[in-house]
Amino acid sequence: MSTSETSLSKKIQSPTLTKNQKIVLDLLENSDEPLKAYSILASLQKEGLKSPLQVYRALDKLVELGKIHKIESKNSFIICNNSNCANSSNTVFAICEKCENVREIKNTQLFEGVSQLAKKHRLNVNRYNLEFYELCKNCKTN
Amino acid sequence: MSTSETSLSKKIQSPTLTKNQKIVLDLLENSDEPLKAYSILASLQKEGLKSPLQVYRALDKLVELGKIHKIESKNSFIICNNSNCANSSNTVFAICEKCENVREIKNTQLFEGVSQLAKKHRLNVNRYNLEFYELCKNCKTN
DNA sequence: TTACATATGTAATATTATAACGTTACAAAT
DNA sequence: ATTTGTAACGTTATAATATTACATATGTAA
Repeated sequence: MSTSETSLSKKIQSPTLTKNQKIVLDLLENSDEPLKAYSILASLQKEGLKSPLQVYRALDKLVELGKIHKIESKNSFIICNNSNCANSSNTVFAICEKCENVREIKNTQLFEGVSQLAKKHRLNVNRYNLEFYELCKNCKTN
Repeated sequence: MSTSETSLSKKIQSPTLTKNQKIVLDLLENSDEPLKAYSILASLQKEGLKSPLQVYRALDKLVELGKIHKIESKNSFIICNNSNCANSSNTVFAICEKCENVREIKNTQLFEGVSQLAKKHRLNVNRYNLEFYELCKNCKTN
């Protein structure tokens, strides 16, 4: 099982990442918040990254592969923790209006719900990006 | 009727716009597409605008009043054609992936539907921004 | 081995947005 | 009528985000 699954997912979505792509992905994987391109650059200068373009190119590719997402309203990038993304490329985020905390929502029913709403209203949608603005748990209690 | 309505809406949402706010709003009202801050600046230099900040300040205020919206994924601003916006400040757009055409969706049921979905999944949402990516009519036929 | 696509490195530059400062206009409170 | 507060103004400078352009390298398929 694990063998076939691995090879399958490799064929479909992951043409083995290059060095730059890997170190950028790695940084995002180990971050608990979205990161900005230039902050990624600063963090990875010790790994050899020298120019914004190297970062942007890696980010573009990773977005294309569905491994990360761009939070449009924040010019930031976040690791994808939703295994569905490579397929649907829909995204749903909850963003705290106070502390700017971002979390990706990965509730399949919610995803479906939005898609169905679109269909119901005769919108022929390829993909969507939904940003919910909330007051997060922490900020609510404090 | 018209008197009371006018004064009411003034009180609630519209503390009479300033000159800069008016000319920026006016430009957006007469544009059939979203405009970028620096293109607004260029267009309004003949009206006396000289610096980016003048434009950004007017845009910020107009967004705050719900008279225009920012299309986050395009760093652009578009006139609001949804009378509900001043109240809910939710936004739904359909963006063409090919020609970048943007249209605001103002279907109340769709708005409600998204809010209900959020509630249903125990999200406590103040407002949201939903961007649908589609292939618009024109691009579909061509 | 050629040919092709994809990724690289580097420098320069374009685009988008904000900080910092002092000033002006106006309304509300004393 | 003055004071006081707040919102907007104008201007300069600069920060932050993103892309163009060009030459080189690398992997892979014909």
